[in-house]
Amino acid sequence: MTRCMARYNPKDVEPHWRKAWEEADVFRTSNDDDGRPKYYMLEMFPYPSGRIHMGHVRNYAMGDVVGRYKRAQGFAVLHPMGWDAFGLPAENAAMERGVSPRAWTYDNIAAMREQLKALGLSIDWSREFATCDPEYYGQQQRWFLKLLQRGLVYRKEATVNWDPVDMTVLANEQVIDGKGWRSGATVEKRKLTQWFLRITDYADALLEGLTTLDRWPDKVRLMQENWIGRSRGLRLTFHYAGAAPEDQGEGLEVYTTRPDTLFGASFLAIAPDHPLAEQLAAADPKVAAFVAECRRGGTSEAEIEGAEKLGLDTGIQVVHPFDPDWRLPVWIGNFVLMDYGTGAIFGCPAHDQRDLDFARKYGLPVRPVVLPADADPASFEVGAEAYVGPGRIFNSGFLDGLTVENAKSAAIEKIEAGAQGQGAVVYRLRDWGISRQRYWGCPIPVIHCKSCGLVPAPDDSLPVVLPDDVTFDRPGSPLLHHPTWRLVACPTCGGEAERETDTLDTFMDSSWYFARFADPTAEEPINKAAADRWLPVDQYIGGIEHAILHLLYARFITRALKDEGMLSAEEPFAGLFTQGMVTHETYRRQNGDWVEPSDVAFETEGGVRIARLKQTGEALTLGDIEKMSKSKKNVVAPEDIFEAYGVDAARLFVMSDSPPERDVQWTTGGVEGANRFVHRVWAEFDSQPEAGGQAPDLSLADNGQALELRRATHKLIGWVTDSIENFRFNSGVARLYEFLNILRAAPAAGASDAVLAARTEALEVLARLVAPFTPHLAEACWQRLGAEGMVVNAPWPKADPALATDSTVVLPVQINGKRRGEVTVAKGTDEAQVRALALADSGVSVHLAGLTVRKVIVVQDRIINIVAN
RNA sequence: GGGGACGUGGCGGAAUGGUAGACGCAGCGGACUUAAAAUCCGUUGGAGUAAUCCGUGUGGGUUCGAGUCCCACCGUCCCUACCA
Repeated sequence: MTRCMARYNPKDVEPHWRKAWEEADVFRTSNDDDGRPKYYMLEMFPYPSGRIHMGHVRNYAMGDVVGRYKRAQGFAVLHPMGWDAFGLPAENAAMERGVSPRAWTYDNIAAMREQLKALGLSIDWSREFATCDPEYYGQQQRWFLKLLQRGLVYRKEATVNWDPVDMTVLANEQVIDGKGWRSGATVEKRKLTQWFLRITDYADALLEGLTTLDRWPDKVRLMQENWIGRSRGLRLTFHYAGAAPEDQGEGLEVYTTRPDTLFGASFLAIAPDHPLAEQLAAADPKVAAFVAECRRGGTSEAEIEGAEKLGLDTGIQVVHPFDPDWRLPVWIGNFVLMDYGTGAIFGCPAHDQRDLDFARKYGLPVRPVVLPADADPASFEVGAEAYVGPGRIFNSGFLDGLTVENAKSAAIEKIEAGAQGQGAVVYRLRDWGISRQRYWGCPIPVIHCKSCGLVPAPDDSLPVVLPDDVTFDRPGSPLLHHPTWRLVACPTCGGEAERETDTLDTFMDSSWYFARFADPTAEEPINKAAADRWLPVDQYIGGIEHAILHLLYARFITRALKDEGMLSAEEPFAGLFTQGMVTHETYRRQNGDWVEPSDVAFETEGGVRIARLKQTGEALTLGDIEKMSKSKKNVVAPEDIFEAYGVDAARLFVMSDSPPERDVQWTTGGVEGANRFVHRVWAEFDSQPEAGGQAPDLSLADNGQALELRRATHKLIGWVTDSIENFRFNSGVARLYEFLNILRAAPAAGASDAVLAARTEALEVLARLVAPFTPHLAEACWQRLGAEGMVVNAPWPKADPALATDSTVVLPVQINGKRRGEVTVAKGTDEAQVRALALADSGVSVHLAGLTVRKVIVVQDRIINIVAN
């Protein structure tokens, strides 16, 4: 009997199944080994800004597809969720609206938790935590002190990037184009005592580790490699000619990767903040003025103003290492960086563009020493462009005639023999500055005592908890302003002492959360047995914007904690996928104001789409397709979409329209298409006569339409499986759509028993294949079939190879590469037969009239190409 | 300046070196409706009545065969940047 068709209503169905999953507690994951292989599925945890956006929907939908699929494949899946909850926005809210950062953050978490739960994600919510929970950051303080003990943490006075608006120090990575990554304010240089982590100790390990990450995008590995920036070269000292400046040693140490060009040297340059420059500045107002000018430009303006090179001749001269009579001037150059290499360089203008620009500006000699293969040594000159290519060394004494590579080795050997320097490896990577002069972060658990110095907070005093009674009425850290918080007795001598008021960079919080998820209530930071069961994360998903910062820091901390014996994994993330953004078309009024999508009405005139303002009918300009942002007013709120179409349609659309690594453009038409699919799928299940859980008699369905449907069903299994395995969700969804069309062409109404049997099988497979994408719909369909239990617990379907492969193939027949006909043959038909059939084909013979067949290429089960003229 | 990715219908995009344009959107025609929406059916790269021809940024090359591989160029986007 057929039930009456009822339109699928996600508003009833979706909450019902979410409740059913929750009541059955299906997503709770045990740490006990139950014999199933483990799979750790993790998406980058969200910052609790207050509400989820479409980017979250896409990110978590992807993870959920993989998680549910792996579950069905028989894996024990760990799929947790938490909150990256420290950070500036909470303090900004406190300043702007007078709310407490804590209350603001936890309110946001509560709101976003509800929204994420509405997505129907297969999350084990019992493991949830926020990084601002004292239970979490107290454990972070615990391992921080272990790293301090190991010497991985240190303090130093450093020139730091100071954000004058946010009143905080920024890491190099947080300075973008000389601006603070959050405030956008021009960053200044300041000297402060800061806390650092010795990430550079791990530079080589982090570099080598990249080669083991074969399930990471090449792009991300390359970005990290460049960021670490290992280079091999030579450190050498140029001795001062005449009296050495006081306290500056025998000479100036420089670093170079081009020791082969030493004979092309025409000057040395030191950074404006080089000790020698500072000493000279103290004695000479002219130098002081120049140094001040360089500093004013800072790291920021240099680029904007086209990197104008500035220099000042100090009057000091040094001796060339290969020629005691050769003197080189020492300049101060604004383009020399104190924190790379030694803060001093030798300039070889002929073979370095930057040195050439400098030499041309200040009239310094340009002396070529590398000769391109086809150049004449007598006439070769360097004009406006430095020659940086390969060649033979000339004008260079003992290096003459050598290749660039051989000359490098020879020069290093000679310098080392003369004890003037040695070969060296230098990294671009700097140590990680981790202290922030902020309130809403993890307090650094250290006490400053006048007599004992730095004293770690005793273990039984952890966590060092942030005080709640703070004020934000002045710039700077509220912890510093707090009347009592920082006043403590020294744990060692009992005298008066003060707490450290700096807090940790929030990237510290996100550098180990994946390990804490293994056992979020453990008494120690990481339950080693649990972490060893789950780590590494098998599949990590997040935005490409974290390619360097977060992913490098997490790799570093994982190694540091491993060396501390706290876990066994060397790398935290075995597989990484970086998904694209969600974009939307933009709309502008004639006066340039942006208009929200919900205020736009569309019509078509002569096939051209026209946008109008709903209220007034004013014609709007269609703008670019851009990342959803409030400023462009092109944001679509997930909750509005859930309300209009249901969660499944929204999930399905973000998975369907573009490859997951690329941006997806949100369109109303697109989500409506996904919505149509949802309803059509339900209609197919709803129109199928109830089988009462009886297995279909598939022996009936061995020919005709029924067999075709069965073949399509079994092929579909393979396609959808591959699409999920290979992160090609859009193709998988397209196959599901295609299959629905086939199913609709064999409707239940008036169907034979054979077709009905094939349909029952098809529906039973379909419910399981759509389950990762549209889990609520899948449960409703599963129940409608009368199948046992919930589809969330059903195993992934297996394809019958006999049905998934065709017994016959249609072979196109080409003549000179153009398709002229086709022949249908049994799979595996041999070449001679295929050839005969092809040549006999009427469509083919017409085109062969008047031509001589020169060659017939037969690719078995694929194609025939006849070469004729 | 350095590094990377990409370029296919009106749009998003499919295509192990083997029938280019799957699937979806938009469009067009029709059914249902008093009407609209929704739904359903059909159609849809371009030119041509048709046979057929032309088509994957441009120009070469390899191959029986190229969207796919190689070389050069044009264009777009992203990352990074005075790194010695």
